[in-house]
Amino acid sequence: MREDAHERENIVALEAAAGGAKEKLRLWLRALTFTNLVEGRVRARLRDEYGVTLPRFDMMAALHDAPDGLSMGEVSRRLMVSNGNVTGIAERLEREGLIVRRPMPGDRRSQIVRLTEAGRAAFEEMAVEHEAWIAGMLSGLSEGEVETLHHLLGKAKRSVLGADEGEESA
Amino acid sequence: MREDAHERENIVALEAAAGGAKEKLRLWLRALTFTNLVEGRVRARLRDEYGVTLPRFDMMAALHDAPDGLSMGEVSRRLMVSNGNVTGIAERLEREGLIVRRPMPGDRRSQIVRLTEAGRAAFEEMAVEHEAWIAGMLSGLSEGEVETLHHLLGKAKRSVLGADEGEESA
DNA sequence: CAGATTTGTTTTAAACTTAAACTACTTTGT
DNA sequence: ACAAAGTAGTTTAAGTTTAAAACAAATCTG
Repeated sequence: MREDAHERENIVALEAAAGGAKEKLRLWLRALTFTNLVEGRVRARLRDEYGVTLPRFDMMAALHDAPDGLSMGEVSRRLMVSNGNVTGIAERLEREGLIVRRPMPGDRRSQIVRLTEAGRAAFEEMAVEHEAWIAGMLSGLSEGEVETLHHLLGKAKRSVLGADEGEESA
Repeated sequence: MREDAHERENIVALEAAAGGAKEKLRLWLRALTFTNLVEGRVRARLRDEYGVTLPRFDMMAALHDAPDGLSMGEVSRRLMVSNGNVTGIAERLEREGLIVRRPMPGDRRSQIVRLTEAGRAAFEEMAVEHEAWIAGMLSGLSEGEVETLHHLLGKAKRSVLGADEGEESA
């Protein structure tokens, strides 16, 4: 009977965990479709109008937010991509004169990456356009809908991050 | 004065178009963060537990929905990736015995891609887990929140698709 | 202070991705 | 029938991406 109780608990737990699983899966697939759609359009316009790839734009955006520069690792964390990836993108951006890498004083393992003046100017020009593209694509949403989506996606993000912790002990 | 009227119209149009542009940009960045987060976790688990990459899983999912098989082009459209990309993924899946490609009767340019029995079994096993991962990650959302997000993302997607058309005449 | 561990970055190998060029086939318009 | 245009798929070149391994420098520990 101890066994039975356990089994019943497990079934209940499974069903609770599965609550709306199908709907959550559909939500996920739709979110993926949406971001792929927007990302594809942004990528195409960056290429066509500025001859820039999206990863380079993203890295420049991260650096623009940090006028004093960032370490390679910090760029990697902000863009949520691997370290090695950042190395490659930084090399190409440096080759094009848009960023510079210089040794970090006090830690010879580390490098500080910064936008050059040319990089800053190029980014700021693109950023204005980029914001307009996004606003144009989302023009079918009211300000309230934008706010609701922003809020719920924040909650969803926290749910994903929180789900990891519950995992550890499992 | 004709000039003045035009200029005023343009300013109004610009401001209207820019309505909430910053908020829309923030929304977009948050959506991107969210999907990258989930995608990274799904990718890692598919790799660790099944030794499968996400693109391969996605292609198998598309084929599982179509028991009679799909043309390469139809797979490309459903996954929203390029033709050449599908060629590469299909080659690797075929090498692993998970799919087969056979000539389309009646059109010798075309090929029909189908899951093998092994591919179907492998996918179905993964699909159950996959759904549970997603549901687990989104367990912090109520059913109502899931419904609202699903609805608003649908609207956002239609907004992006619709924005193209308004563009044509510009 | 020497050895072990950790941290920051690069390198490597394999896969994925796209756009563009190309091949082969089919459809269309004369 | 036949040339032109279109469609299906592959190939190619360049770049992006990841995970894993290699490395170097800094930090910790006994």
